[in-house]
Amino acid sequence: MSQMNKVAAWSSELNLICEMRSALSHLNKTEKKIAQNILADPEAATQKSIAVLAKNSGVSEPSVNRFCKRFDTTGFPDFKLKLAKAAVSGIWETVHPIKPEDDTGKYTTKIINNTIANLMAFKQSVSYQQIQLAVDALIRAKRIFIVGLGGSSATARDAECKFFQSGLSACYPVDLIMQRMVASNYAVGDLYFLISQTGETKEIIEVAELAKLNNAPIICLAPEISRLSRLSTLKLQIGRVNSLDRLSFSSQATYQVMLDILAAGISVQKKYNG
Amino acid sequence: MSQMNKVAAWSSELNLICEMRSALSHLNKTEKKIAQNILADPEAATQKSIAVLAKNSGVSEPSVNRFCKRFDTTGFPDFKLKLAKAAVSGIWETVHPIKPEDDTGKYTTKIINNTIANLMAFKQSVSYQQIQLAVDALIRAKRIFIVGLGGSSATARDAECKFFQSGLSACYPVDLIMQRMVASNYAVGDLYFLISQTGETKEIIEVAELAKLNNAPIICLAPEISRLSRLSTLKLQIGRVNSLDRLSFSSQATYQVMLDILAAGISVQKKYNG
DNA sequence: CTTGCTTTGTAGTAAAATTACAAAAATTAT
DNA sequence: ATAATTTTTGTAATTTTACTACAAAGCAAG
Repeated sequence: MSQMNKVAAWSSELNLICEMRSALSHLNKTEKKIAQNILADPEAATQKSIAVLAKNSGVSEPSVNRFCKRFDTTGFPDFKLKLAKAAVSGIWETVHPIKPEDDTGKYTTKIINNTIANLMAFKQSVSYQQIQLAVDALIRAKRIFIVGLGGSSATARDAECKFFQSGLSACYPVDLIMQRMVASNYAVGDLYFLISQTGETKEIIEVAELAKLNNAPIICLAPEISRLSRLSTLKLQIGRVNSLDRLSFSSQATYQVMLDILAAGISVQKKYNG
Repeated sequence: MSQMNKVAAWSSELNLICEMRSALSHLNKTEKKIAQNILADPEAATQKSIAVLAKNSGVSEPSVNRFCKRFDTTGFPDFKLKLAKAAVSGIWETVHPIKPEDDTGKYTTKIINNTIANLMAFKQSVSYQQIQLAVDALIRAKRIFIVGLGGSSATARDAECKFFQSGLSACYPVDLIMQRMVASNYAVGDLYFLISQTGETKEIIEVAELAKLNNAPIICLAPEISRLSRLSTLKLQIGRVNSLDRLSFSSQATYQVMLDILAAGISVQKKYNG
């Protein structure tokens, strides 16, 4: 009975698998056996009956049942359900690499799935506060200058369109010289919006440094740990993709979605205020 | 038995709730009752036993059991498990419109969910054959000219980068006059890749018509029912978004993903051949 | 209207999970 | 150290839940 309450206290809405992990050290022999068996392959555990799970763990069926109840569930079936939910996110984390022998159907579904996986990860990691601050800053700005190079040039152009459609004064100077000029000639009310997938490209760092000289506000759309991020006043972080394989661009879609979010935020805010 | 196979064909790896939605119109009376009952509150359905679900739907227990098996599950418990997984994310909920009173967290998650929903719909509707044909044509082409206007200009630039990275000779002429020049001066081996979210923009239709005069091959990335689509030799169709609300751009990400797929296809094909 | 086919439900069966209880292990007090 | 008490674990019975076989009802074609 005492144990029951003890473990129940850890229970949160979040993730059953995490709960089990953190509880692991506080469990006794039999419970630990069960927990380890489940954690070894949670996905597989959701397919098993209480009988086989008990047998695999080397314990009796009621022990498994009691174990389940300690984790804030009504019983074994409910436990399996919650376990399945928790395991879902894990499935998505795995990014499927594209192989030369993949046929059309294979690489097509892989790319779509990877993109979805990235978006789900993004959904969990995104900071609403940073978005709010960025939206405020964008609305407040008199002029917005957007810079993105190479692969990010399309994203920069996209930002220009979207911000403009939301009624802001946004400009994306296409050539490097213009970009430097813009960065050097800061006026009060200007805002720099810099986009980079690596956050390390020499030319965009230069732009950031030029802007920084005038203490200009800089919003960056870049990986958390990067030079560009350090130079910026407001950071919209997007996790770097695990595999920097040439074949997988799927993180770029996440950048675009971030722009969609900002544009939506701008529109919402404007409607609310005006 | 025949019905069994019919529905099984729609089944995909992903979201059971989406599957049920799309299958809805093809189901008979009893099946529809069950489906609607579950879809009304999928989360709640995962907590019910087969008995109460049958009673709530006004059908017998074996009908529910049969229903489950038609969706590529081993039975009711397995069905509930998959349902729980699908319900986790809230992705399935059709397209959430963004409202002015939404706070940062609300519109952020809505946009991400909408994008994911679009991608899932895209995954089901996409034609591998068309992709295969497009990849072949792109590789075969000596020069690729990309055109996209307005909101699609960013997508066009993106296509240019991605095709170029895959080792193709791709060019995106930025201004309208250049675009017309390029369309008029067709040479054997040229390919036009035209992008439009509406498929009805006057200027891009003009480009398509100019190219058509020379019987040039035209690949379009546009909605199925559109003038641009009719003018093209190869159509990569992407469903138009339901709500053409200014606040929701989420379909554009799907265009980008299509480009990712083509780029992957090109790389895969090249490695395989060379 | 009847024959053959499909769909749905009833009743019985099998399986799975839960409970009650007893045995074993561990802990504490004497 | 050992008896008493508490906690933990397993066995067996019970209950719940899901599944299967079969029959009745509904439907379509002849």
